[in-house]
Amino acid sequence: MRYEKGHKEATRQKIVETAAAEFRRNGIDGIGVADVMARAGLTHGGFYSHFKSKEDLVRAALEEAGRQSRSRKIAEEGGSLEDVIRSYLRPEHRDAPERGCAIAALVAEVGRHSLPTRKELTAGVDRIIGIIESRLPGKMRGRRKTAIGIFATIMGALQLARTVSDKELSDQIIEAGIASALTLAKI
Amino acid sequence: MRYEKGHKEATRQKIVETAAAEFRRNGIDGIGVADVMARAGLTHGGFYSHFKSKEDLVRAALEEAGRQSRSRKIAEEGGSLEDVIRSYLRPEHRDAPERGCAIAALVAEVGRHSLPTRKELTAGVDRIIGIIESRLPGKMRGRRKTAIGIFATIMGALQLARTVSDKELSDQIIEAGIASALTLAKI
DNA sequence: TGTACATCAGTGAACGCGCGTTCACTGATGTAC
DNA sequence: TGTACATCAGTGAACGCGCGTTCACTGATGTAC
Repeated sequence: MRYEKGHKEATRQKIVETAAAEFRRNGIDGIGVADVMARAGLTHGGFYSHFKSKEDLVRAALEEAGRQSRSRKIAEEGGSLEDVIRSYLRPEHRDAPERGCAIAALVAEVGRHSLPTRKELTAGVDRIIGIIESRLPGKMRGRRKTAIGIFATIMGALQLARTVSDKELSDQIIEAGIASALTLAKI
Repeated sequence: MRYEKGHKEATRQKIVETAAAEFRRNGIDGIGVADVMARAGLTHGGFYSHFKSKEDLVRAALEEAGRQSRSRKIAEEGGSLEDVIRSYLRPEHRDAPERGCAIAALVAEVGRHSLPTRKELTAGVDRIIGIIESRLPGKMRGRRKTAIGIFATIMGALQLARTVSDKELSDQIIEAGIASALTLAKI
């Protein structure tokens, strides 16, 4: 079957979006190329006409997750820093990693990947630090440093809240993360 | 060869210590049972006379990492909260995950493991929160909440500092993590 | 307008490899007689 | 005291399986004549 113009590009996009979700849900090592393709409604054989390797897909998926970033969306819509913090530490974000922050889901694992992959994640870190910094009071001293601290706090809290086996503790971590981030932001 | 009393227990301990280091360095999925055994100076065949499964070893390794915990050591020696924070965010801790905090290295991955494994990690989280809380000023309001926020901050910062591709940014993250944790502790 | 062929996104079998796990075996030493 | 046997921590071959990757093929459609 010969396909209409743009079909291949659309298929590639479907694969990237599927991978972005599956990697965040299962970890990069936790989902195979064949499974990603199947979940995108394809067979695995065609994979290498779209990507050089699984690692190539990982980079594209990280880029895609950055594009989807809810923090970015809130920032574009002129949301405040408190909006960003509270949205990041919503219970729904904790419970749906596949649609959430790729940095929180994959930092540790990406740390063991190649430099280009780590660069892709670093771009996301830079971006969110920038978003936070730009929403901190203009006269505050050490705004960038504070922005980094706030991101470390909410990202660390999200990860802990996800893994801890006790629901009550998990909720406490989310609340503590919000309170600490707001304290750092002097809100 | 028939071995002296306690030999098997000593071998088991060697395997657990090796695994605790290798899991933190490579991730749980990143190192196999055979490799752990080889690094402990053994062959893989004997593994299952010590452990029921790889997952069983993971739990023992998390327990061992908790026992090794430097934060715990500092606390036992009567160190202050500032000592704990500065020790946690030393550059040497960033650069040697195999001897460092198992929570920072493995939270996300353990989040996808069985409940007993997540419970083992949760015990470590509880312990370090307790250590931080007990070192916060007695009259402070919301000490536990603050303790949780401080741990989320330093753990998040450590992870980011490890993965980011830019050395300068990595150092900034470490400094920002220390500054933010100290701010939350009101030091 | 009708036919033969080129195109190319997607298919599915096959590859070598490493994984977690099992199992029959080894061989040095303690013990029974 | 000397010999035959039991013990058991550790060995290494083998298992089935899923992985990332390769490749010959399919078949619907656009194009050349």
